Amino acid sequence: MNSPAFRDWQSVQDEVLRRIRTRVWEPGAMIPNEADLAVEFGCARSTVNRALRSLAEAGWLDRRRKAGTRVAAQPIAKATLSIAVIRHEIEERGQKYSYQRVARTLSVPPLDVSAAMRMPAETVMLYIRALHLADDMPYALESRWINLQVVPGAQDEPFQNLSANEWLLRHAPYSDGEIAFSAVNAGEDEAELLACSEGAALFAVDRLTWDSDASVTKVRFLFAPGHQMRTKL
Amino acid sequence: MNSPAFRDWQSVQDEVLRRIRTRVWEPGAMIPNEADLAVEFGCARSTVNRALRSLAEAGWLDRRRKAGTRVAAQPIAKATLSIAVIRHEIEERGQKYSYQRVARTLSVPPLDVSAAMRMPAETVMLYIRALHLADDMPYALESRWINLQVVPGAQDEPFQNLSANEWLLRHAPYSDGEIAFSAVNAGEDEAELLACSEGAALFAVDRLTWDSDASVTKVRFLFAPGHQMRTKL
DNA sequence: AATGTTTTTATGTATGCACATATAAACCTG
DNA sequence: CAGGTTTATATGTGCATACATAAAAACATT
Repeated sequence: MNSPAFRDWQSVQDEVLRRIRTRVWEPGAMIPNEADLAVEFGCARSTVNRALRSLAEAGWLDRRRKAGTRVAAQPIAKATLSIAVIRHEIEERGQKYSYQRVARTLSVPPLDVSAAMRMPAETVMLYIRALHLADDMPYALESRWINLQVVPGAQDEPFQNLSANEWLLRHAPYSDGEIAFSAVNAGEDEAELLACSEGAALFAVDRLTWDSDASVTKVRFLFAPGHQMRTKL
Repeated sequence: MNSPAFRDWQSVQDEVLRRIRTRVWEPGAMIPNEADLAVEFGCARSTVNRALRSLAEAGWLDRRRKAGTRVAAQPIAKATLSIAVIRHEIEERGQKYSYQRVARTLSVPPLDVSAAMRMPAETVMLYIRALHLADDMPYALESRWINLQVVPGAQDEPFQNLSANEWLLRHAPYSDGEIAFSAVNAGEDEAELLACSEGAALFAVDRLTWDSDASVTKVRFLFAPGHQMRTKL
């Protein structure tokens, strides 16, 4: 039946994936246990384990102790987007990157911002607005609130030539966070900065980052019309 | 120094992550090799390997044979979006799901569609347009082209009560594909179907799926205004 | 100094074994 | 038969060992 012999976990993975795709093993169906597969493939159980674990992480399989392994009823529910630093994103496409600070103020953020960052309403924060350009065309508009209680050093930074994005990467503690994607209509000033018409549909990325309990920064990137985020499935 | 002793790979991972976050190991810096860490943590090298490999997959570390392991200079934030079947997405939020077919025709798709699907321009395909509703409010508009040469069975399906989305999951071969996210302004008919104003910014998800060389289906989901896709970072 | 060759080394992975753990299924027990 | 307890089992993980492999570093050669 299986002459080729599967010596490494990747070839096992390929074979299992082939069986799933061709429906030798149907959606929702159980597949043989690791020990049996190891015998069939002529390799160690740990090799099969590696292959199946990897497929489970990718969403092709559902695994539970004792219950066994089954083909996911609903395949690939996972799209992994890599959110790069905008400068890299642009440079990788062979375009010239440039940066332009639009505003820098110390002020009290709107209520929804301070609430999202879980800070008292009257807290003064640093607000930075800047434009990222690709080949001198507006690419993305960054609007950011920085919590000076967490990153006091930011107060001394002009962010004139270096984006807050990159400065924070280097100086703020690494942290977890949330990210949200949505679509919004361009407001008057946004339209002007991004050189598009008012009301144009813009792709928006909102990021909120935390250092343990304290919110570090809240940022919104508005991308110029037509922007796409793509990924292999 | 390290009394706790790290016995399992998750605790090793936690400790390494802690050192990255607190900048004991700075962005871009090399970290000790697996063997040394194994000694320090009092565990086997394979355990350290498991932890570091996992962190590398998550984007925190860059690893290269012989060169060693370094902290990612720029942690590529990998946002893993789970693209669920829309019905599940709605039901999970405790809302009532309903489905409404808007159109079903056999016709020749626009040139950009047949081109993207790599099919001859004159190929007749099945076009389905349908509305997904949450608590009877428009939630998403699905517009889909189905390649009947790959899934001939679709021709006999009315898609009156069962969405093409779910039918294809059950009947089309599993496959790879691409997914793209963008923002578009609502057109006249789209606005009417989604009960929003014309020109409103809509979140768009375009998916193109393949079975080896043949394109199975191309679909665009337009979500009602305000829709967000969120994920932990 | 430019080029090609060898060595060294850190990660990558396969294996056999042991034990941990979740949990489905079988077995009570009232 | 409902409810609780035990058992069996598939996955999950750790470890020691061995070897594979990529690529940096050292070395040799022209």
